[in-house]
Amino acid sequence: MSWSGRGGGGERRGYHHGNLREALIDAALALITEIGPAGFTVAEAARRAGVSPAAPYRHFRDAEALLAEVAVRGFERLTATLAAAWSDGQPNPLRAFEKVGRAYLAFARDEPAFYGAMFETRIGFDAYPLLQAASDRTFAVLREAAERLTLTMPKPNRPPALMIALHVWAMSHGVAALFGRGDAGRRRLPMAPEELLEAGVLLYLQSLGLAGGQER
Amino acid sequence: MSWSGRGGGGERRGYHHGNLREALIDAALALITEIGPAGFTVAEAARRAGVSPAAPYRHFRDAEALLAEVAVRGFERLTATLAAAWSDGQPNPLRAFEKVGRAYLAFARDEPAFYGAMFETRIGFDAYPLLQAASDRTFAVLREAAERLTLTMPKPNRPPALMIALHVWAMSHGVAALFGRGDAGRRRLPMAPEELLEAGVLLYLQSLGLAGGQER
DNA sequence: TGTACATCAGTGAACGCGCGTTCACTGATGTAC
DNA sequence: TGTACATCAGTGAACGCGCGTTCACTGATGTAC
Repeated sequence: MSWSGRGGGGERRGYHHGNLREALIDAALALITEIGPAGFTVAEAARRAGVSPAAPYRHFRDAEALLAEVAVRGFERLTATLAAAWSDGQPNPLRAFEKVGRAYLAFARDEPAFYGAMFETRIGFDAYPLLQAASDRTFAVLREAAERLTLTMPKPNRPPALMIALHVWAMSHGVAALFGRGDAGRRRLPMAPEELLEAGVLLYLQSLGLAGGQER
Repeated sequence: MSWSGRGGGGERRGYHHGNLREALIDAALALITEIGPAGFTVAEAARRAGVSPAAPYRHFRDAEALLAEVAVRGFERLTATLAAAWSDGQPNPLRAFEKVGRAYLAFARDEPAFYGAMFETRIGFDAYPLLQAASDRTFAVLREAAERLTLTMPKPNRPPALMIALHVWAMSHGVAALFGRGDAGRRRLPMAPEELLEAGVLLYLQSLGLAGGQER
């Protein structure tokens, strides 16, 4: 689980909780981890935060809004994780790009609750502009990395960075969703998901002239 | 929606329904279409089938078993769809392979209820061997197609067909899940999902020497 | 062709449950003066 | 430094609801003879 730094946990201080908003988000994450996104309920989250069932409504309009907030936090973390992995293209764009892929998969595996709230929930982006924006920022990291990667090529041959980013995202999400999850629904795989993804992305990039020759 | 051929619909014949099992599956599909996999309930499915809430339990052990059956049917249909698209590798393996990709995406778009039951549900394969088997059969079509595709290459250069099948499945599912769904959670895309997938798969195959040269 | 009987797919009432949300309320906190 | 008051984050009881599942039952069907 991921206890938010500044005191999500149980230290009630009396009548006022002190940090209920964060505590509810943590409780929701724990619930999603244990029983999946569909298993989350406001009542149980309140119970775990040590608070009456009406209290959450001081902080969130309704159950969906709480879930949306969890998803927003998830995108923020994923954005930070991917940006750190990219590390401004060091040591070189290709290696950095591979690290981004691995980081994506690691996030899906290590934070299944966040990942579930972000992708297995049917929250409409339209109703939550902040969610839309957070998702866009995550994608922007991927896109920026793809852009930088294409800059290693002479101009006339450069493939469109947007397309690359979309393809890589799709394959990453596909591998994560089909093979990289911790829950019972996952499929058996004769190799680590990371290897599968890395090989796939590498082959794809080779075709665009963005990754080394024919060393397969 | 997909009304099963032999009378899923409403023609009750009196005390005995006649085809309740199929009617319940159809009702479940309709529910999933309308409100997503989490919105399915046994009680509502029974109501729509025009039957008392206890009746479904004559045909399914519990709610999850009904859902699992829907997923099995979905895999069976997807298997048939993909096999038809592959059409034994006609007119040639590469073209046929592309058709399989398009068919996969079309299935995800046109049968979101089936797709949801198959992939957005947390049913453990272990508890439902028939589900596992049905899923395996679907993948076998992809794998067989990949195998045939590699046979077009001289032996020493042939890439592993299993790997290809896994990569293509991952990208297909990724595109379908992120961009190809009809519900509100989908992201905007500057092109058709089909085009995105086709381009991605083509580039990937080019890198393996399985698709035509540099016509990009 | 007719009848007794086994089988089985339905009924309908009931159970216990937990949920989302609202309401009038109250205790704690912090600010103006 | 002290007090009145506004604000706000909680309470707890209650509502109506629909769900999954079980139970003893009954009506329809088909089969043996």
